[in-house]
Amino acid sequence: MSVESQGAPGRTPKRSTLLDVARRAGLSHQTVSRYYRDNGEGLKAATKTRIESAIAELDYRPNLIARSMRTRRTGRLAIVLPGGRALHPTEFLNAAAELAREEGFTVEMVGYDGDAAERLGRVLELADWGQVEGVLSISPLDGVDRRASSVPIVVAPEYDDDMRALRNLADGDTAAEIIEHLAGLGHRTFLHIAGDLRWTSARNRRRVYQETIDRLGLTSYGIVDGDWSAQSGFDAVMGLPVGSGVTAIFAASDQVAVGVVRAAWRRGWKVPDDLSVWGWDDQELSRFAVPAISTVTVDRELEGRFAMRRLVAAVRGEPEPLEEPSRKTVNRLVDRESAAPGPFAGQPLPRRRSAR
Amino acid sequence: MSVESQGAPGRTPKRSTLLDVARRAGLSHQTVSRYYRDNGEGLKAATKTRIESAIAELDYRPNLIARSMRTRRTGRLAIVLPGGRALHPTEFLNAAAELAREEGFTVEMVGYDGDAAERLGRVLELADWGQVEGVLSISPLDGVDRRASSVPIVVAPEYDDDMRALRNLADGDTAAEIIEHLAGLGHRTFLHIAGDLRWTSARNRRRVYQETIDRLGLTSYGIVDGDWSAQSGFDAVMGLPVGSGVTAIFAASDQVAVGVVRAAWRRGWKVPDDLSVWGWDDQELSRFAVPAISTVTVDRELEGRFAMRRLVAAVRGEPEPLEEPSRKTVNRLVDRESAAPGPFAGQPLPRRRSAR
DNA sequence: CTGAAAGCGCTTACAG
DNA sequence: CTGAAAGCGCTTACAG
Repeated sequence: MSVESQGAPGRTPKRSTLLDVARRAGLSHQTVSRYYRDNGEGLKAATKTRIESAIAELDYRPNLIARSMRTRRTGRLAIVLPGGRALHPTEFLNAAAELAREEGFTVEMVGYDGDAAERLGRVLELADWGQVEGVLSISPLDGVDRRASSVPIVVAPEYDDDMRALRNLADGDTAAEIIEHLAGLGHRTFLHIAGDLRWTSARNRRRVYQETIDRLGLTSYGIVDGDWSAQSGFDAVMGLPVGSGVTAIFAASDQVAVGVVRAAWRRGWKVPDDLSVWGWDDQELSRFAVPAISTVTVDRELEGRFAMRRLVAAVRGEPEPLEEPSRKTVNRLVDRESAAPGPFAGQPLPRRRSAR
Repeated sequence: MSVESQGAPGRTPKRSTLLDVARRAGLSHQTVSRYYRDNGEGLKAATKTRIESAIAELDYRPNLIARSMRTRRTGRLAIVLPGGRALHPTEFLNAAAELAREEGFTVEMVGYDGDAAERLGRVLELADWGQVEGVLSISPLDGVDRRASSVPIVVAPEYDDDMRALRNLADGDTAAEIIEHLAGLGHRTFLHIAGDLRWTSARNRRRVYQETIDRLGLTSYGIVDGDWSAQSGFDAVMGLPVGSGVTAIFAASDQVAVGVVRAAWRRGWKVPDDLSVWGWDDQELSRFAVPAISTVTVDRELEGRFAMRRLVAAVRGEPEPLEEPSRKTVNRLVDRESAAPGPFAGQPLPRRRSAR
């Protein structure tokens, strides 16, 4: 703890420079610079060797700040973190950071506190100050005119309305699948507990829920706006009048579903016997809850990589990348224990309008 | 979507420099630089005004890269993200990033993949390349000789053995409190399902569990090493022989506790009637699970701020900061529904050795 | 395949 | 209170 003079007394005080390496190798510093640029490609083998040993002897590492200054590229991207009740973004973040690294970028984190305007201000500031070459937001960026920014801003699909053509449609498909499945099981009267509507995914699931109800001639007792929390699921069910007729609930997330299950228990309703519940996310708790929550698996890692891939492409001026090949496997219904046949099991649907 | 020529055709292509501002204000660029350094303090009011309007007219913002190059300070700190089954670090991260920002630092994120050695390598690389002035790790950094690094490395308490004097002791106290409480309820035979032992907090809870069992003359049926997952809790209980005598389980986390509850249900044991379970973390699911999990609340935001505060102090060469004043409120037992009186309720403990 | 020159945008002594 | 000079460590044309 207090023994100090073990190794060098504080490490070499001064770092070597490119010029030091050049001198030691008996070359000009440009040649060494070139070594880094082309990874030793166009150099004579002997030159390359000399440079490499000089680097090793001096324990040299390029000063990236100086490089940035000269190239006017920072190689840095910013990620705007979500605040509030975020859907555990760890896997997403790790995957995004990893892809960035693979592509030679470094990732900066911007914490989110305060309101949308404040957050926006900070993002644009980062971009304007020449700190970062692009921004990936894992928060809704309401009202941000992304074209007004000097660098590309990509908003993760969960939060982005412009992504309707990609992920959001996929989301929608899955929401429709859930209702269809539940209807096939014999349920006719539904309730949807939505997520925080600032999230695109919440708006989407809500919209598709209603569309599917209409399309299949089912009944929606209603839609309760929530915030992804178990509390919101709990409150929604506690507030359900006796005789509402609801036999199936589509919860916007597993977290919400857990709240639903507890409220049902409190009201003496058995899940799934009296009430079927479907969640979304496939959190680990879904498998171990009693009853285990029927849900939707999502691949957050894939999402993270893809979001970052879009940003990298934008920064490089490349065309928007296609979705990952395995995209279709991202959202998948997982039927566990919280959904069971409903009162109209075995009977045909009231009407089934062909999907357009 | 395709209407483009709304504002400027692509924004001003070239950013103004300090020199531009100086020229426009009719001053030398040093004076403008000074304006930024002292925030206009030592300047004539007229000069200051001239500078300020020039800045406004030119929409000037200092180039932070150039500044870093000159000052040899980057103002950047790195956070090493946890991989695997992390304990939802969002609040922690946001709080840490926020404190860093308040202190004038910017925060870089390093994704974690691969093993400890790889991760370590990347951290040291970041530091050595002069990219960051300090590193905060939210992962265990096994085997890292932090003194060998050219910049301060702080490991979040959850993962840091050197923090024994601070958080870990608090952790220990809380673990002891749980066992004492359960013993007071009439339990005598316990099982502990530990977290991933790479985490200091897992090792600590484990150690204090055993110490407390011994001190109070209780019986530990055993300790099962886990990984913070519900699965590990589930497996531990499924593997428990009939007649083990265990009536209370101390799970390393709520997640583990959920797995325990499900396994108990599968084996036909009622929680808490046949088996008491105590978790740790106070995740939202703890309140809404059936039964609600008795647990320990932790303040991850406070932890995040404190960890970053330690790093900032280290970077500035200031003494290690004291813990937050409200530290005592960080860990608090929350008794919910998963623990109930045991077979020896009302009877005195076998022996109670005075705590030293 | 390698070297001499210029400069990225700023700050820090040093004068006055 | 303000200005002229030097330089942080690198890369990018431009020669040879």
